[in-house]
Amino acid sequence: MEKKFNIIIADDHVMFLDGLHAILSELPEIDTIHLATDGVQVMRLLHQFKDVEMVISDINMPKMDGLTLLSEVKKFNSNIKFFVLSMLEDMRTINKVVQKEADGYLLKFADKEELKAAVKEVLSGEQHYSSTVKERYMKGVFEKKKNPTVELSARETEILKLLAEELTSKEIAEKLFISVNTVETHRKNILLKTGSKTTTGAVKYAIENDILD
Amino acid sequence: MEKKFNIIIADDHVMFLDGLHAILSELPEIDTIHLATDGVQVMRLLHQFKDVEMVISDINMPKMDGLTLLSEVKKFNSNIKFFVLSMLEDMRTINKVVQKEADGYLLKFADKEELKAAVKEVLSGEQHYSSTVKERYMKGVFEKKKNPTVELSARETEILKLLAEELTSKEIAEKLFISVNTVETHRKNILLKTGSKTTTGAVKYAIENDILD
DNA sequence: CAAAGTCTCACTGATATCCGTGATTTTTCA
DNA sequence: TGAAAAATCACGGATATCAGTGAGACTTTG
Repeated sequence: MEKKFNIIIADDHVMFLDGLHAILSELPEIDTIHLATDGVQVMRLLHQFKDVEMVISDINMPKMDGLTLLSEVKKFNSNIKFFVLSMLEDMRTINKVVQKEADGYLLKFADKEELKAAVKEVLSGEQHYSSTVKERYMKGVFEKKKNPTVELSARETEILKLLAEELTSKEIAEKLFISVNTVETHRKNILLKTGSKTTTGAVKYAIENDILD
Repeated sequence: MEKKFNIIIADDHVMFLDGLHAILSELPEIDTIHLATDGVQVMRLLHQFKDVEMVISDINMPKMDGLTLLSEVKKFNSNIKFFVLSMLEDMRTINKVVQKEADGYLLKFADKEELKAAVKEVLSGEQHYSSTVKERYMKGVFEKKKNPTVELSARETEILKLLAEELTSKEIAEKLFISVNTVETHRKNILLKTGSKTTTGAVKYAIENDILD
């Protein structure tokens, strides 16, 4: 007799969750499926049901998002498999998921057969990343060597956020109790690092890279 | 014997589509369910199967998006029910869906029971909009009277796009063969209409409202 | 047709941004 | 603990932005 697994699935779109439930119920290797609509619920379920071996989760969720949840779950018990199921396929997200060592990452564009196969693989101890994700990641690793990884410092990010709220250098200086000159210096560095000519460009960069709230 | 309906469901996330299929299969009033992953496919199916009475569709789809599809379907045969199922709940989208007279609009946050109830309602000839959508729409109608509907003109939009690309007024003037003064006037009007103090704010507005490409 | 809206242009002045360049002091972390 | 990174500050000058005001030409639409 084959071992049967207990899992948790999480997604804030209840409808998607229901659909996922229906699909995964067809898998004979799965026993109990717990449902959650946010990360906090997942953690609660993990504490309650010690026999859960796998979490399948979305990234965009209220209360505790999927990436934070991934860290929390691995901290709680690193043997628990974590499978990410998301619509996000941007470099930033992919990098984070890989770095945090998720056991799998499938985009929601995949069909149910691919999902079932992937889940089975992960349950058996292997990893499963969708081909799109793998390609992007490799491309990212490759391109990172040319692009000296534009990383803004904490202070720069803070100032960029205020700039996005239409504050002037003077206003920012007053708000942060620093000199206008300092703010201007930070601005210059922000433009340099983001490769923009204007504040507008830097803010666009911030939005596209999810730096703002 | 009750009449049974044939429907088409469309969503580019195949996994979601499969889940939806599973859920709707539980409804006794539904006969055949055709699947599609973009608007073009839906139109093809409609031409092929003349007995389809309802289309349930997402908004974000490749090739032909849900809103265009809604118009196309109603043009093809206005008796066909069109039910929108989307994650989008911003004012802009809601307004468009209502204006194009969809028969229903449910957010993906709804659960399967709500979905089944809504689909039944629409099949019986009624409308079904989720309460969130209804509230937002009413709020929009209400607020529109204060805010004289911020609509940018074609020229303003064109200039805003160039501003987002970090062009200066002078550069824009040269590109469009008009005076710098004119560009400046447009900028002022853009700031006025978008309610921003800076170009940065206007560009943020543009991004949030999907005005840019 | 007339009103409304859009697109065009001009001028002034206050203020903000961007560029270049250089320097000191904390903080971080290997 | 010592080098690297980050945060702080300064000054000058060229240029751009924003605000206010006014106005003529063209297009759309009730």
